[in-house]
Amino acid sequence: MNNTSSKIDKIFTSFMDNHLFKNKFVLQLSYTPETIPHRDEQIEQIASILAPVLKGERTSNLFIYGKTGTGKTLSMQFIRNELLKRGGKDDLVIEYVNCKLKKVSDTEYRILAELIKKLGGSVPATGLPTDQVYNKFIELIDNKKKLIILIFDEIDHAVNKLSDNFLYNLTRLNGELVNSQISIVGISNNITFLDNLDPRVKSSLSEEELVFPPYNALQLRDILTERAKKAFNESVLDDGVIAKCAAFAAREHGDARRALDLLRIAGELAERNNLKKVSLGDIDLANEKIEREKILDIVRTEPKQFQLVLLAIIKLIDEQKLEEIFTGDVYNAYQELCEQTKNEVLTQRRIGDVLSEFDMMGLINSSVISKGRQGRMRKIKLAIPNQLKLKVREILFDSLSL
DNA sequence: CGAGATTCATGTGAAGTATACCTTTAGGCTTAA
DNA sequence: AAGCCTAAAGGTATACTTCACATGAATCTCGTA
Repeated sequence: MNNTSSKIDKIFTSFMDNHLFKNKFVLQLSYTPETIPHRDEQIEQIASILAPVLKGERTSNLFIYGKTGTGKTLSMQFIRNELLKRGGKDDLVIEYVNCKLKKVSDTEYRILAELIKKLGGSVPATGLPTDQVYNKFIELIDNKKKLIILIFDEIDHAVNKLSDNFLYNLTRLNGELVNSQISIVGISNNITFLDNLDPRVKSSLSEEELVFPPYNALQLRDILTERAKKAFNESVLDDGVIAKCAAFAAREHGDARRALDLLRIAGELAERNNLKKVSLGDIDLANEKIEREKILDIVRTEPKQFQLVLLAIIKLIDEQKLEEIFTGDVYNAYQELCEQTKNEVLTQRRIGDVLSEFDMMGLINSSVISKGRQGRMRKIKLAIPNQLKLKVREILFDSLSL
């Protein structure tokens, strides 16, 4: 008893003694730094586009693109704070909605409801016809002179789900407002998003457009250096640690979020192992860990049929000790597996699609080859590293209750 | 021997179907005036 | 009467099926040298 508690004591004290992190929060997503390196140009542009609100004029609608982790959201939040600071009074309203958060705001109704709530009104969670919600919304914002900027983050998600009617209504709203005026800022990481939009919406939504390019390794390094200064204690990072994080993330389309995750997880790993410093090796470990979690997560959340197909592939490759297998083999193995587990068997057509989705997700590598008289098929290789295969199998067995 | 036709096993696209999940609507019930 | 709830009705996205046609190189066919 005493022994255990002293052990635990040891763990805790050594944990407390180990001061790798000064403030881990700085590396978290929700942290908003005071400065945003290498986004000066974009921020200036946004600022000059939105500046008219300070003089009480309506601004152009703005549309922002850029891949994940290029600082779109961050810059926009930054500008929002600055504008609110200067604009002061309640005649300037800037609301931010993330359209991707499921269950909160991914339908027209919910987005409106959320906006109304933020503006101080209230609507029942369900039941009202949409046009009434519109009316309520209009009433709420139009009761006195206001300038309103609505920021829709991850707007592409919403539009896929609820037709572009919503945007059309919003862009047209200005005509119905007597006192107030609305500007819309859309943020999307899908560059092709605008193309399959109603042309009317397209033109009015993208009065101004702005692209956030991916960070390159050097810029990522600056960002990391800055954050690391606040997040870690002095000289706990080995030389080159930051550069390596940056390089890894730059390879993944310059995703700053990824870079920060890498650094944080490397730090956590080092801390857990009671190391005094974060070394280059820890970055590799962190990278593996992220990669691993990603794969396991995909596997875990995949629907049953997908899991069956994946298991069929893994079994085939293991049992036959082959590197590559072909569509037909997979389908047969899959069929057997279905019978064994009493699941219904999908058509070959569908399995073909499942396989190409696996390819997209990076679970397998496949290419279509023709073997002449032996027909045409996908040549399939498993892209899951060997050490992970067991774990993946475990998850599959578990979730298919085998 | 070689050009062109054939063939295989599946890729790929379009269109249709079943299903689950939403939103809308209408009717009925409750509540407060 | 107004407000609220609920069940049915109507809509829509998703997951799948069916049908139809496309592919591309090994193989076959057959005319020709």
